[in-house]
Amino acid sequence: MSDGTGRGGESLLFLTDEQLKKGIEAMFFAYRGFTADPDLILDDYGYGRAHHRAIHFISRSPGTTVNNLLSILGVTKQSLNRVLRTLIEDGLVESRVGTRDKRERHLHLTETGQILEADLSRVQRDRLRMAYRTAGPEAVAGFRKVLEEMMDPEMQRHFRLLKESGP
Amino acid sequence: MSDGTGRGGESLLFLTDEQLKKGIEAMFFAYRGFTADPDLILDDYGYGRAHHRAIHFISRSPGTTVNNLLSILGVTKQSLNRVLRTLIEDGLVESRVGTRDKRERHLHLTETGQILEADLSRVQRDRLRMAYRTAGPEAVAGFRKVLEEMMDPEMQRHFRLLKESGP
DNA sequence: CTTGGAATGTCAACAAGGCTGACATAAAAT
DNA sequence: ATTTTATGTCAGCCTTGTTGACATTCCAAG
Repeated sequence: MSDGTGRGGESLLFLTDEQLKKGIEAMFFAYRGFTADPDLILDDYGYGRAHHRAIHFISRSPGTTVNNLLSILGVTKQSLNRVLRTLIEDGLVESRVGTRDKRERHLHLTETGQILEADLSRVQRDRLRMAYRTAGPEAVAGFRKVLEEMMDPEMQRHFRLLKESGP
Repeated sequence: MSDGTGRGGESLLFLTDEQLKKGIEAMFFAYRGFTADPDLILDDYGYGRAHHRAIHFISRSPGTTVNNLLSILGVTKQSLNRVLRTLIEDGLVESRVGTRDKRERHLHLTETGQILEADLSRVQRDRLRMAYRTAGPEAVAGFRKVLEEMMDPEMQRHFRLLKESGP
């Protein structure tokens, strides 16, 4: 609908290397802004982005297993384990041995964990909402579309499985 | 112009927390895809993303000073220095003492450095071009607009100073 | 039933690349 | 002449990635 074989496709052929480089730089600078606000909060707790990512995806999929989290985060289980251990020790995450399969650990945020998650999420959503509001709704749709196309296929799969609006 | 008090602003008020979270996750997954291809090349050289960033911005602003690079990259001079030292030792970057101000070092890519830069840039531009093409030109405009709004103001300033199309 | 392999998670050790702090040098600015 | 600025270096720390070794659990084949 927005991109037939007409004007759209053709004008894209005129993308210069420098325009693409500006896109690359936009991603770089924007990602810094994107993480800046949560980083401030995390510092207070002695945590880093790895903790934030774990907390975020546990919050989004309560009861998820370590293995599932691994495939989403794309790190080694040893890396994830270190982060999870501190979160569990600090009482932010609870690890329940699976009932059906006792090898699995199902991860949940504790109440304390939910509070931190809410704080982190709020500042990050605020930044995004502000950017969305200034850019306008059509820009938002384009933003999402390009980002989705930039993902590796396996990440696209994970991404699409996350819920957008209540079930 | 695109976002008065009309339709645009109002529809944005309906953004749910979950829609915003999907935006957050899109940034996370997309950034992984964004860096994946250069990371493969960098591995062959024993380099990391820090090297890539230095190479990229030296290439974009030949003759830039260490201090200018620091403010763009947002790291400490010790961190940057470690990376620059290896790049200079390996003959990818040349550091020329300033003529007007001899305290400054002006950084340039050597021919070897330009070859690596070209390789890194090509795969990253290819990924972006593919995403742009699939998403369509209007999506691209929105993508760029939202990213720009997501940056911290100082980064916006740096971003806008980078050339988009020949001078 | 037992044994062996696969899946899952933990512990240990190492490397990259952030960080701070202290300090040296040289040039520029006052 | 003194201070400030730009840069570089050394030492040491932390986070977060990595690999290797190992324990536990499940399941399936003999």
